[in-house]
Amino acid sequence: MGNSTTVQSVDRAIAILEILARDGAARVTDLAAELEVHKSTAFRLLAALEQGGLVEQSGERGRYRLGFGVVRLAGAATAQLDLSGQSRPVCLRLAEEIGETVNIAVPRGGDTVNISQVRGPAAISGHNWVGQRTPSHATSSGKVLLAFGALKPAADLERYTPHTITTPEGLGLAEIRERGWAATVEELEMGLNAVAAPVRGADGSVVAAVSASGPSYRLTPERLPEVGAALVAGAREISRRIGYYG
Amino acid sequence: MGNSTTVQSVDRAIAILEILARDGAARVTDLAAELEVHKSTAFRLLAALEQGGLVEQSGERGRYRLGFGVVRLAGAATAQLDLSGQSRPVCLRLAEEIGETVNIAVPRGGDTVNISQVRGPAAISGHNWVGQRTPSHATSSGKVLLAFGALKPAADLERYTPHTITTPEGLGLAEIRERGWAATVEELEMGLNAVAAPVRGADGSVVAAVSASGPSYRLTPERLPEVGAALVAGAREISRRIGYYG
DNA sequence: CTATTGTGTTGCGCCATGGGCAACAGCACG
DNA sequence: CGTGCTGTTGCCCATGGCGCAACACAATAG
Repeated sequence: MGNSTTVQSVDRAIAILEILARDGAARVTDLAAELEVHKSTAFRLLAALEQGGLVEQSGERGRYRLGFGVVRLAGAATAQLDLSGQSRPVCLRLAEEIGETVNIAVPRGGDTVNISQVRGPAAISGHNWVGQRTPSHATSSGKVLLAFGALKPAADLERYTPHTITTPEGLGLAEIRERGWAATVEELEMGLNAVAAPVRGADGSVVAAVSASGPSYRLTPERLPEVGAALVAGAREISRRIGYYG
Repeated sequence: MGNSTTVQSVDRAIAILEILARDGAARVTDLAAELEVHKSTAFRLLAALEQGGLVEQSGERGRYRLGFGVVRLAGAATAQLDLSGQSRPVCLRLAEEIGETVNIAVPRGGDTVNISQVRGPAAISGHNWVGQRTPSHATSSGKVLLAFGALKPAADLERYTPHTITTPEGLGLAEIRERGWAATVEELEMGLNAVAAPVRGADGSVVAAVSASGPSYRLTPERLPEVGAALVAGAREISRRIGYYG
């Protein structure tokens, strides 16, 4: 390992992807020559990339091109940027209006993952949730995603606090659907409350949740309906921005 | 190295990309835990991916997401599939009609790269050009791309045969533009002749060439105009298929 | 404000895996 | 058919990937 913090074989694999993007297709020996490595090294790097779906053989033996895996990755990258970007102005306004931290969360496997956050103006603020997976049954965003069919409940609902709801029936998913928003009251962490509302994609399905979270002494149970209503309005606007016109 | 022909560190790098595609963003320690590697290993893999543009830091320290590089790679992958796929039926017909091998070539750097090929029906046929870079001044496709502004001539035009044209003036680019097709007569290889016509993209610029090549005893200078006309018609149809309506 | 804790980053040295060699398989061409 | 080129595989060694440990940075609690 030289001065720079990198991994040579990964660098080489990326160089292969770039060559294929430039040239459309290439053979093992072409790539070996351009990378100045032995052909068996080039072959093995290609095999790894092929197994990962990032390259594929283009019909003829030994001729490789970029694979569908890169298209899939790009799809994920752009979808994320789209939702994150389009929701940003709405979240900024909601954080100001509600006075608490506002997050966007999406379903990922059985969990709920926060993809963006705007901190509220208060000095005492929740910690950073971006990129973190949270248990769906114990978060307001997760409950929304469960109630509106974007997620299925796990078989085993783990307890985090004495208030955590650990039975599917106790989650009240039908009531959430009827009401249009969900809340958690010290179910994930003691002293933490949250409210969330559903964001819909172009086809009308719920694809994300917008939530507000804060300390329970500020985000009291009495405030939940008013915050819920603000989030429902915000969620409607975000839905419109990403293509839902229902 | 175990039974399978792969590279562990590249596999891990790809796994990181998949996790980021799934989750939107992740921290070093999250990735290290999921991959079951040390955090310094995860950090180095991320550093390599970041240097290659495939991941980027999502604003907050230590939080990574997929980078624009994957979008760029996907763009290259889909553009190639599009042109290659859309031109396929036309090339099949041309190969039958002309009786020679038909190629599609695109500009790449200063060279001309063949991206697809349909062999002619003859027993004696040219070799496989797909994925190979060819010198633009010595190939019919390259001359077309030069004449119609998709490529700039290299400073030094290398000689391959006694017939190779080694001066820019000798290429006759103005005549090619006027005529609508280009030809080479034993300029790349002794015994090899070729004809090419320009393919236009949606914006009207020449983005590729469609060519027919064969042995000089079959693809004689007398045949060149007739073959040129067939290729011009074929190129027009391919252009339409990929969005050019001029 | 300080102390603590958790996470990101860097340097070092060990050893496992990446890489080159060589052989073999596959393919195209004369 | 033989030849030459390219793709693929097995082996072994040395180098580059990895984990450890220390340090830097940031957030949080008291």
